Amino acid sequence: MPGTPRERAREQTLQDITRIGREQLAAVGAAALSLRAVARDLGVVSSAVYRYVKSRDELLTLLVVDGYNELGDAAEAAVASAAEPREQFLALGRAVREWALREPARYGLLFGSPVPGYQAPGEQTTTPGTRVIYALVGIFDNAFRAGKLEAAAAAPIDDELAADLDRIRAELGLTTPDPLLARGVLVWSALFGAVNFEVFGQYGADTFTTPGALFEHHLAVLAETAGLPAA
Amino acid sequence: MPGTPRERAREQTLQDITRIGREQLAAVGAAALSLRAVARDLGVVSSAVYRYVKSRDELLTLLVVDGYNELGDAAEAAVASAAEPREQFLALGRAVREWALREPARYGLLFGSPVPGYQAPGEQTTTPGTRVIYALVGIFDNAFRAGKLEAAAAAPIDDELAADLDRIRAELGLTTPDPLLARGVLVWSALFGAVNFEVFGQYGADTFTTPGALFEHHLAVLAETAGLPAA
DNA sequence: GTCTATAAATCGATAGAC
DNA sequence: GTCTATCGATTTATAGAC
Repeated sequence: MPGTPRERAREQTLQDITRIGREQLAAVGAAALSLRAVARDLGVVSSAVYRYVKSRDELLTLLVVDGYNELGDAAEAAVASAAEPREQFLALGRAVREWALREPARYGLLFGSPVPGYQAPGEQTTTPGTRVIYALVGIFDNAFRAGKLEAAAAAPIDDELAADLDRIRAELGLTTPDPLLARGVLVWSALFGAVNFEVFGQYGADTFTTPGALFEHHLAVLAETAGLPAA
Repeated sequence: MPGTPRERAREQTLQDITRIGREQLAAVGAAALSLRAVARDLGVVSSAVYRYVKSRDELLTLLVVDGYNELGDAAEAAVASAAEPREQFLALGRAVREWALREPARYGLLFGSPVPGYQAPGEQTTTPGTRVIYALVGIFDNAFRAGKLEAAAAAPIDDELAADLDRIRAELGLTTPDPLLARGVLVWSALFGAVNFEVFGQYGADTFTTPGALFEHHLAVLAETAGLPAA
């Protein structure tokens, strides 16, 4: 606990504001998030909150960063919990799904429709926002270096796509060749597609009685798609 | 144009309300949708709109049904535009993406985070909401009957998942066996996952300079996953 | 079916006293 | 850093005249 008592008190209040913001988010949604309501729940008059948070948008940014970091923690812990690449991928997928089901409102803030009128400030949200995809390509790249990533069947890769992939590979210091890297991106979006459908209720109310079993199937196929078939 | 002049006028006004609702949706989002604002744009006082639409939720339902139907039209037209199953799948995928990019707000209403406090009435939204997935499994089932769907490599299918798949197969009158049917569901959610990422801006601002090329790659891999490899 | 008028709320953001 | 007070706006939904 560093800092002066004053700083600690301020930090505590900011955490309270974030916690109440999460509750608001779950109750009324991102678009209806209101600093006044936060102030009410905090037991304080509305103008007092402006000493901590400049605007409604800044509160949203607080919640976005908070959510990305909690999800990033869960994803990285999942990867660390397994030794083999395929198991790491499965663990990451399960961790993402479990967090999303536990925190549907926060998940929706991160991966659902954009909040109208809100533009996330890249300086603050980009780094936490990339943790899951970095963890994912990390699994694939380590597997490739270890000779454990199966070569991908050829799917056409346009020249402009190849150029993008080259840049990404250089920026992240990767070694994975184009076909596998492109498949990694697909698997990434497909993983979140499956989670979206479940969290946002796209499957009918009782189409799948055990959505977890469906998800496990999907994960197994996606692992294969990424180049990590079952042993 | 059936009906009395009075009924036609009423129908016209309802269409105007829907159109203005779409504009509102794009401008302020589903959560901030307001009957008053619709009335203003319609050039009428707020209470007058209540003669046409009972509540804000009913306006939302109007927009949901409207969106599902427009997307369903596009998907079905795409399928009808091609003869071979693989081409039908590619056309459907492109049609979904193009509609989503053209109508991001309406797409978000259908496939993004749920609107807080709004529960879609199943009686009105279920049928239009199933048109895309019905078109998709229709492609796969016709291909299977024609002997054009390649057998899927085995991914474990849990007993409870198998029971769900049996029920779905019976309800829709399908013949596709479990492994291919399960992969069809994955491909469905993966397709929308890829579209979500692009429409909702999950790829960084300039990570992929030609997102269309990335999407084409994804479609090709997904076709293969579904059992429709390139010739 | 459209109008006026109204009730009872909500909100963001700020100025200025203490 | 919290308070009072305020500006200027928003909304849903209804009652009742025409």
